[in-house]
Amino acid sequence: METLTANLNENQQQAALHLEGPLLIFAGAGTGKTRVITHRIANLISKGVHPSKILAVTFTNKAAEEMRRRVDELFPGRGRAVWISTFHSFGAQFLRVEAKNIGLNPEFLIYDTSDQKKVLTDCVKELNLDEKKFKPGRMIEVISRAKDELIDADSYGIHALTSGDYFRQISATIYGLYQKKLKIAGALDFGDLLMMTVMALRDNKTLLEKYQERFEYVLVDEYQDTNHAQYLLTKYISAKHKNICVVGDDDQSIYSWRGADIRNILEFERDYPSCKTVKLEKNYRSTGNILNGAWQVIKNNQNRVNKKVWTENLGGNPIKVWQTVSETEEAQSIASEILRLQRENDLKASDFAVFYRTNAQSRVLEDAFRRNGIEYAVIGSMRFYERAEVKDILCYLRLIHNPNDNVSFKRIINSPRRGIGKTSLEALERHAQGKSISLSSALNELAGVEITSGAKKAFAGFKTMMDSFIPEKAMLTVKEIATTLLDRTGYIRELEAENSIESKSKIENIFELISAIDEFERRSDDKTLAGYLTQVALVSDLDEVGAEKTQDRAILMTLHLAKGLEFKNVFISGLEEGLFPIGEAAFDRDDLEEERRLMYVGMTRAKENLYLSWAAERKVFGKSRWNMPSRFIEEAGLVAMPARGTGVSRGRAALNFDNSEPFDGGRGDGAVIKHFDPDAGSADEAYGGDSASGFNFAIGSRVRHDMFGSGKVIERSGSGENLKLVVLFDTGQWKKLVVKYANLEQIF
DNA sequence: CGGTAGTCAGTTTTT
DNA sequence: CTGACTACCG
Repeated sequence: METLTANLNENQQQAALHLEGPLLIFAGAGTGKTRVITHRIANLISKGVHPSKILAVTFTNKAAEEMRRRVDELFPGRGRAVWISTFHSFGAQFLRVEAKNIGLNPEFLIYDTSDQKKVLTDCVKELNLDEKKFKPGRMIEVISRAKDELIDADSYGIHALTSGDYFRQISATIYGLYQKKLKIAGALDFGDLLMMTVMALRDNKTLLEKYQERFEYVLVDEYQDTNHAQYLLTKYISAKHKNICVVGDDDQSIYSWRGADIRNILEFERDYPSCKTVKLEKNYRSTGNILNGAWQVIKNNQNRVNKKVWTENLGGNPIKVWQTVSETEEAQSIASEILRLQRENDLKASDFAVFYRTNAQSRVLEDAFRRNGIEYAVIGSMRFYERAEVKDILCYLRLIHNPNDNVSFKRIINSPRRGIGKTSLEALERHAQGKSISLSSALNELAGVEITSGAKKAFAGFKTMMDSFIPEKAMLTVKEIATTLLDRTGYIRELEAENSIESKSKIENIFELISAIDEFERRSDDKTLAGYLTQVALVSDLDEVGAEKTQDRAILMTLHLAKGLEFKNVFISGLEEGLFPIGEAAFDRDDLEEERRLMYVGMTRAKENLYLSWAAERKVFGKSRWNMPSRFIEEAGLVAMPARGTGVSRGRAALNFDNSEPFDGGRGDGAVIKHFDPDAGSADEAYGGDSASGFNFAIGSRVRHDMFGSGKVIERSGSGENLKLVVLFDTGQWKKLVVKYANLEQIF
């Protein structure tokens, strides 16, 4: 096997050659993780392990596909036999196959977040609860986190009862009703896919042994992002052979808000005392300057395993920091720089990526890219499958597959219009609810529903149309079903009649969906309708990166989506306190550390050039907000503030800071801006009105200073004697001033 | 029942 | 500022 691993470095070899027993691989950014994993799998196969005995789980389809492709490259034809999938699709396949053994309808559908929201809104309405207090988004959080911890509705109820907490008790009621509704609809949500799988393995010894027997080798990618359910899933399956290999990087753990538990990786060695630990630290991606900047940032985290990524590729271009007046100018500078680099270096648009903290930031960037004629693709904003017309067609397919799917039923019952309005639908719903049956089933009992005869006729017509698919669906391909339903429903005809720009684009999207179905039928093993619907529910927009659609387009995406990717040139935008690190994250150590890891992830995506930019003024909900540069800039050892009197408010072009040149940090002007000190006071003191001190320099108010002139308060910290203000003077200079000494005068 | 005008809340991050 | 949702009128 020497040949297989010959081109791996020493640590990579150690990892790839360790086959038996628990193995923990700390894989730093850009250290050739996938290479190691695929070589290790290839190595197992070459040692005679049958590919089907290997299970590899990842978080994204993209990662799974990449892994399969590369195993196949090393061992042509064998990659297919290795079970490589995402956690969720493993769960889905497991539950589909084992449904009958665990009392589950094998034809279940998977409800995505928007479906969940609809069900939860119904639950809250039905229970007559305060819709402000029990918002669907919030309830999704509560229920999803519970499922991550394997707490089903019943046990959640028991916990809630003993806790005496009102919110939890009501949540328990909602959780219970939500599960009842999912059951009637024959649907599972993302959380169920994992929870039910783990519970089935936990409670059914025969089943557990079957899977333990089947998978002699288990491999988990991105282990730092596993939640409790995922942790148990891989632990259970590997418990017999103990050949569990986990790969991850605690410095890249950025999904705690989704239930990920960084302790899973930090405590792996305690979990498996006999494990071997390998650290991959040699980076093959980025320049020394980029890595150094990233290191300067991440080393500020306390809660991390000691390790340091390094490279032989010393030097390289310095990291550039840009201060801009506004988010518009920030976006324009990024676009201009891309054009400049393209002119000078023969680069493709796809050599560039712009990251941001929140999706809302993409808009200004898109405008700038359009203005400058740069082809771009926004990843993850509005997913293709979430578009109204696409979702409509999918809901028809879902309803054909599973008539009890109430969410789909309600979505399409009047789309295209059939003259069925709110009143009629509500009457049908009341009937269905009273008998605990689905809406489709209620259509069989229309006699008992109090609606107009016109509505009855419309419902009956809908039922006839949907029933016509029952005998056909087994004989038709998914694509045939889809085109047939387009015809029978008149969906396209209605759009054609509308003949607007929007309706035309909707038609295009529907045709794109049809070709996606076509593609599915050509590529997938499971070509059934159920297979298609499962696949659609579990794909993400991220899977498109690198696909044809994004060929030669600059990529715009959130920092979270950037993990695992690499680009020649990376821009991280919106590096402002309050935006990144976001909101209140600065006041909680764990939250701040996660933001810092996000910064680290973003920075380490860059191969050659890294740009950090921030805007002094940014519009939020149409209102201006003045921000300070993110602390991460300073932490990276870069110049946070240019302060040569050239002001942010003068409307000058962006100031470029290429940190290769020594720079005095602006200290000569005395305008050193320190980031807001979280220890100086609570958030309330920092932002709120200041009644106790007797001063009233609210954020946004105007003040005059003897020397600097007039300006605007943009930041507060401390209180009483220690009240400090950051003032943006009309000259463009920034000052942090202690109110006690500064002798400020308030002006109106 | 369906369209439109007006109100209102929302920005973390998503498999 | 936008989009999503609600309340009225045709």
